[in-house]
Amino acid sequence: MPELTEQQLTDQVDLLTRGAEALYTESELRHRLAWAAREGRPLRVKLGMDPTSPDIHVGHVVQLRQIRKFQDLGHKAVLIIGDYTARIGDPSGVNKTRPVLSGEQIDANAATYVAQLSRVLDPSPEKLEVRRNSEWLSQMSFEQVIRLCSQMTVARMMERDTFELRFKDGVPIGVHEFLYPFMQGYDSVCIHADVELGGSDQTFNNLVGRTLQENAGQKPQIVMIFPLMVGLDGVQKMSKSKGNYIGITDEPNDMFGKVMSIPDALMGNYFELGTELSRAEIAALVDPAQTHPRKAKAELARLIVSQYHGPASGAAALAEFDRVFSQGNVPTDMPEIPIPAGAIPLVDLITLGQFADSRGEARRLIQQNAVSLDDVKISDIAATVTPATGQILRVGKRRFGKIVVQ
RNA sequence: GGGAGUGUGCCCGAGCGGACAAAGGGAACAGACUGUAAAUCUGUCGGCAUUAGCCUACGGAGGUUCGAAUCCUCCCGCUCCCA
Repeated sequence: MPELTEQQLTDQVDLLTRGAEALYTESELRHRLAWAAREGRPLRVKLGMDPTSPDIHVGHVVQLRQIRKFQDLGHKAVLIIGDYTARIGDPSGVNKTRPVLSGEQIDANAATYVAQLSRVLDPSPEKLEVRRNSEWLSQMSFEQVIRLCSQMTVARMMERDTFELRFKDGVPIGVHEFLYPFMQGYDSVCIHADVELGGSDQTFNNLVGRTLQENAGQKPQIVMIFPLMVGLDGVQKMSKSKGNYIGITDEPNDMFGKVMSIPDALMGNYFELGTELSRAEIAALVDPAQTHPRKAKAELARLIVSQYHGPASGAAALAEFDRVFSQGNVPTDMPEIPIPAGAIPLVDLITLGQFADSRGEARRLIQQNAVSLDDVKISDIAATVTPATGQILRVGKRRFGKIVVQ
């Protein structure tokens, strides 16, 4: 890497920090970039992932996209699978002690991570390093842990509002949860992170990394904080545990439908964080005077689907959506329901198709006028039908199944 | 170690001997209305049963009672105060 001119440095800083909510600190980033270029040494950009559930959602992508920019400038992403950290459970979430994952599970999850991340990041070995924090954390002696803990005070810990709030509300806080920021920060020390990106809920943890690195005689990592994406419900942050997310491996039609179901007020946020459109383009789209909201949202959905599945899939999902929901046609693809030949009570047909967990629920659905077979509504809970292969069972607005007689 | 509380359905939370499958809210599902929006309105929301009804369930195990989520005993978990 050749030395950078002042202008190039400014451009890079600008590019890399676009969309960041906070930056600690800009001048450090500038100097670190210049130093990397001078020494011909790529920066190490840290990215931590919780291995307990393997879905990466579009909220993560806000940061991933920035990391990709680092990669494209010649730097290296370091993915840390927090297999050891996962034993504690993130204090920012609900208070639950998580199960210890087996080595195989972690391997499997790690593999899917890399596969999923490849949709955004450059997965080539010189650009992406994958580590587990059990590598170093499981080797630590108790004495080392004590020394680590001595670098922070209880008052400092209690600054985290997740702790403060829980304490005030009488929600239990395990002492071990205080170790969480240490583990995360110590990861930065062990991998010699130059930069760490995180969501705004990770600010504290990321800054602890700076403290620990400094105490260990390293240059503290530059911390870039990105806004969190709001979940589909329009209220809570997008997260795996809340189930209000769009996974980057979701099927195109699912993904499209999920985007369409968000409240209008959320479109701006999604355009900004979920797409690469410019501010001006977004402004035109979210202004109801210029663009009909429904059209704007469809465009948003198309863009998001295209990002992960390609433009053709984006267009196809749009067309399918119109077909099924605007025109009321049946979808092109739907799950098959294998059934035995002969007459069958309708309630059993519904449970076979897994549209209801119990026969009682199936009965209720029928009573609520939600069930139809080949477009014919059936509202008699005692109905018995003799379906043929190819007939279509529909439950509610969006659940369809094609009958296959065995 | 001493004391005071508390544990309810997916979540929050009321109930404190019968009228309790358990108020209310949230989530979810269905219907209406729509732009499959959101908001709103209506309904459903443990299981089996066509109804009657039966079974399972209020931290766990026993007990008192015709009858217990509600009272008693022990155990377990959690919170707070004092040490």
